[in-house]
Amino acid sequence: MGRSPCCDKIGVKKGPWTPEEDEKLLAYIQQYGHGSWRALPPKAGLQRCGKSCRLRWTNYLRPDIKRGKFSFQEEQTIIQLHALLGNRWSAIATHLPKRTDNEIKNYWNTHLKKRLAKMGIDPVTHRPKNDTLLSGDGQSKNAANLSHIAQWESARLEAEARLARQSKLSSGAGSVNSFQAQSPEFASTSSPIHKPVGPGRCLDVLKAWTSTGVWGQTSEAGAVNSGLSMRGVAGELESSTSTLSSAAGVGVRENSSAAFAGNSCDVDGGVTKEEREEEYWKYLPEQRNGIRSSFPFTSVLATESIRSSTSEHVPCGNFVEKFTDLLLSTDRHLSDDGGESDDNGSGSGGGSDYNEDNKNYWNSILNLVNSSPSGSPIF
DNA sequence: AAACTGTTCAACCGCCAGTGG
DNA sequence: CCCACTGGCGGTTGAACAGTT
Repeated sequence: MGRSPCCDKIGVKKGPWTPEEDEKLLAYIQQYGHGSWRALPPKAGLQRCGKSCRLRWTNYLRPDIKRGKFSFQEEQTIIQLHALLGNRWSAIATHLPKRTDNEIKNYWNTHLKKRLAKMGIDPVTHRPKNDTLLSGDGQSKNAANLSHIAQWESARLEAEARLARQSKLSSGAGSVNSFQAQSPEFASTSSPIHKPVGPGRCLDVLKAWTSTGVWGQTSEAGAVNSGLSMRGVAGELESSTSTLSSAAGVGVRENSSAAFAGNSCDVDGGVTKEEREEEYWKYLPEQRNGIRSSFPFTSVLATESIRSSTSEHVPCGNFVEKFTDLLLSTDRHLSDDGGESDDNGSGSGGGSDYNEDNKNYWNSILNLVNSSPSGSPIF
């Protein structure tokens, strides 16, 4: 077959970018937009292939990129989303405004994956490593099935996002902030000069599940029942990742938009990151002990999913509700087993053993990970 | 101070899906 | 329907840097 390479290799520079090259690329895109990446390098006076330019722009030069250390909140979000989506970095990145998929991928590979592995948690399945011995065939199948469903769902959401972007594009004017935040290509094509991105907004898988009403649910916000329209997802969602990552652990319900609106998530609601991490340490021993016993996640949840999915081939509302509930529950988890937080126990019709058990699993992971800085005695 | 080892992260590569002629 | 092209994605690499011996 022999696909033509993205660029003729002769005369094309590779390797690290120089400041001069950066400047050229930046200046060109700011003035003209990137247009066709393939056609860009000669126009911009660069001896690079278009692919390299695109990568440099999306991973480094874009003005809305946040660099530096990942916050506590971001770590939590990555871990949770990775548990749900796997190595789908671009999908994960849409939930972390200002972070690139490449950066998230690197961070996962160099930090989070190792941390989980050292704690005896399989970073692929997010299950305790010896759990495979404990679980019977049924559980394994259920886990696989659940994973499949999660993939299906995330793919669906991505498709919706694409449709929404297209419709936004075609409809022309209007605020594009929410899409700029998550879609650099959109931002840069829609306007040569990058507009400042507003408060962090992004798609939220969990809220989408609960709010679109696609699965026959009542909208969390009350009135959203837009079917597959992205308005039900992006348009209505003000607070994005908040529900995923809000204050997991210390019972501090955060202002969700605050968690990602600014460049720093270190201080939320007057509680510093250090304070939160300190709180985590208090719970570590019992969480560590409980981690193996509290793993009914796949068995209960996946059984439910199988029952509901076999008939329609998609997860039904009941499954989604529980799955969503499970993940949403991470912001109040310690109140259940730690008892130290002043959890208001709001919403989510909790109280069932099912919910308790599932929370325990996720809480265990998050507690262990987040309460284990590199200097931790665990290591 | 030098050699060695481990870690980080920017950049590359190959593959795939979408799109338009 | 086919094919060529493009953009995007995830996995991998390797240079630079940091830490240790």
